[in-house]
Amino acid sequence: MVRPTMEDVALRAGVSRALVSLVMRNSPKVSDARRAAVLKAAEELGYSPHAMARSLASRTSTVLGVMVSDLHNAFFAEVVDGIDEVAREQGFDIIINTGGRSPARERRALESLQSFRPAGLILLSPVVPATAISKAAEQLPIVLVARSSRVSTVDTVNDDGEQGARLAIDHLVSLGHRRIAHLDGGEGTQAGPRRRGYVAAMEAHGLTPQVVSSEYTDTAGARAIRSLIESGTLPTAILSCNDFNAVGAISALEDAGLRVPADVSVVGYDNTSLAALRHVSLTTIDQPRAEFGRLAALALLQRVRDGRTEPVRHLLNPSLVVRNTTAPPGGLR
Amino acid sequence: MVRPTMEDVALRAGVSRALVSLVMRNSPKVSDARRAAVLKAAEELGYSPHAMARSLASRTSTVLGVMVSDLHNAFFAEVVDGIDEVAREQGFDIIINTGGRSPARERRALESLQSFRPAGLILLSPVVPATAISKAAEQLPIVLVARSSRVSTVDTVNDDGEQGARLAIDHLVSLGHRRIAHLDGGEGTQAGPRRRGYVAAMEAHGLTPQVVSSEYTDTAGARAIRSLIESGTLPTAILSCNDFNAVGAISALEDAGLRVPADVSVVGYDNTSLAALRHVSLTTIDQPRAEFGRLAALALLQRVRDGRTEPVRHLLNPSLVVRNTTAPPGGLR
DNA sequence: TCTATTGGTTGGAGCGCTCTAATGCTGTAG
DNA sequence: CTACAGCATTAGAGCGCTCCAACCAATAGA
Repeated sequence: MVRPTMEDVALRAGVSRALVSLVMRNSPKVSDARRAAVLKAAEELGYSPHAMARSLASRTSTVLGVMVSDLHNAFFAEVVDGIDEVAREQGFDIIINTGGRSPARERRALESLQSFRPAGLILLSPVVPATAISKAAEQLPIVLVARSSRVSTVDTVNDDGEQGARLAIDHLVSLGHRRIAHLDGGEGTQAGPRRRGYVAAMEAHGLTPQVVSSEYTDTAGARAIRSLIESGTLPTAILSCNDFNAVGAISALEDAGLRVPADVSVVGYDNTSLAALRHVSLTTIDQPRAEFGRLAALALLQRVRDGRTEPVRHLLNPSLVVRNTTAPPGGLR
Repeated sequence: MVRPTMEDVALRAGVSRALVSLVMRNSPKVSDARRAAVLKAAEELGYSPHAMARSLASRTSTVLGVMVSDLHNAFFAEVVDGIDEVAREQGFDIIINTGGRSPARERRALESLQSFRPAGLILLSPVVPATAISKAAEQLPIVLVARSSRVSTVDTVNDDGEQGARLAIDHLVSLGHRRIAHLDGGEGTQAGPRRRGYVAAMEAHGLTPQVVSSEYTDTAGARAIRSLIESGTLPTAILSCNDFNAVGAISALEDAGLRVPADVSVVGYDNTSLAALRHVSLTTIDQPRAEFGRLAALALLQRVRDGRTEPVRHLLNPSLVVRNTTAPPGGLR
């Protein structure tokens, strides 16, 4: 249960520790004979370099820290995939920590990640206050995904929520809908842009916006629908703030004896795996999640290796995914 | 962008580096005056200890490595929650890496985690060959979750899949069902125990098992149902290998004009968040996921701190969660 | 023949920390 | 007044590695 060190390998191969170091770092200035001997000794001993000692000595790091605010959300998994892809091909490793959507726990995760002195940090939809982020940004490069920031030392990658909402409204209007309500995400991340995009798109079509206060959960979506039905203001189409909300809305509509999409059309947002289930088959707005991750990793590496200092702001285009919850209006009146 | 060191703090507080070290480790043998001075200096400089240098010097680690085979699966998120909870209260940090369900990538993740020389490793449903695991186990303590192993240096935490299947069958039989098919998970993890439990439970009730080959996806579940309908062997109840499969089964049943649960009852397995959605409201088998994580972390810490060497095998009891996809038979003859 | 040059190799310092042993400093007993 | 605890504090070595300067052939140039 004790790991061999570089010294052990050097001894066994009959060379100096420095030479082993060169071999481990693939230096070209090592003779083939010695290289082979070192690799053989390393293999026999089951040696692999000690990343921490290495980064301590070299005062550099090949590690990118990733803070995932909510591991339960598959959205982030795809972003991590994108980060991982880029990091790996550039010779970097990633370590992940999670904040569990709690500022306190997230702060702890941030500290834990920083204690490894990574080359940089990618924060996926963090909930800690902006001051905590800008403070961390004094010590190392930081990229924010799905959260905007005006701090000039911080890069950001976001989707264009306004455009996403516009895509949804354009789709519904082109189907013939004129009364379209938005179930709003309240304080949630990105709820603002989506709401603004909805209002702007409605007005652009000469229609009256109808914003219903709701949240990013299926029960909230259902509740919003019930209140619309009770008040007799149910429109012919719904744009939900996200997919969970949309699924809740659908189930409340069905409970009320209405058919989706014959009576009411519903559009979600995020294109989660839930939306793709055939049982749900939700028309929704897709965000290029893996691309988020790739761009975030690239932005970080630009700061780390190329010494870029001006902030980068990526705003990616979402796209519409049409499935089976939207159709021309008709059933209702 | 340069982090202060212990030396800097010592200088500013007018004490030695060793004293700062003692303060940082909450040693009781420091006078209150000095402690306050050190903490003040550290605060002013924005100092926090360098975890790698610390673990290098102390030859110990307060880090637990966690390999998550699939970040997309929320199942693991809850296990991580459990690990995190125990680790934190015992003063350990966790770092996560992901294998993306690919043996090659997983092996890389394993190496990356090991290069940080963590105190131990928890592998969540790994797909690497057993030899890779036992080789790693020579270097540090390892706990396997949702994967069994006979390696004596490795601890395991699993759910009792046979018992879970039995719970489901007992429930369906008590509702009056006698023709119950199992949509099998094939090669998937834990598919074996679930299938065996199904067969055993059916036979215990004097019923004839009907195992239908399927997979852990919703499309596979739908396909299996269509084949049952075509062959005219559709039973009155279905036990799916997992929740996704069950949701696919339900949608295929509804497509065929059958009502769930009036005509056919369906039980899933895993109690994912999907099952809890009101639109789905699936009767399913719950695994104590957070408990998996807690037990895994405890097992690891026992090896790390208490020097335990005999392997531990946890087999946890699943439980039945009744929702709205099961009812007495009736609709169908 | 002597000096450069080159490519391979090595010793030693040092990264930021912990740990051990030694130090200085009270205060109390002999 | 010395002796000796007992406590707070510190110097210094060392963790596993990288990096630099030095070194050592062996070859090339003068």
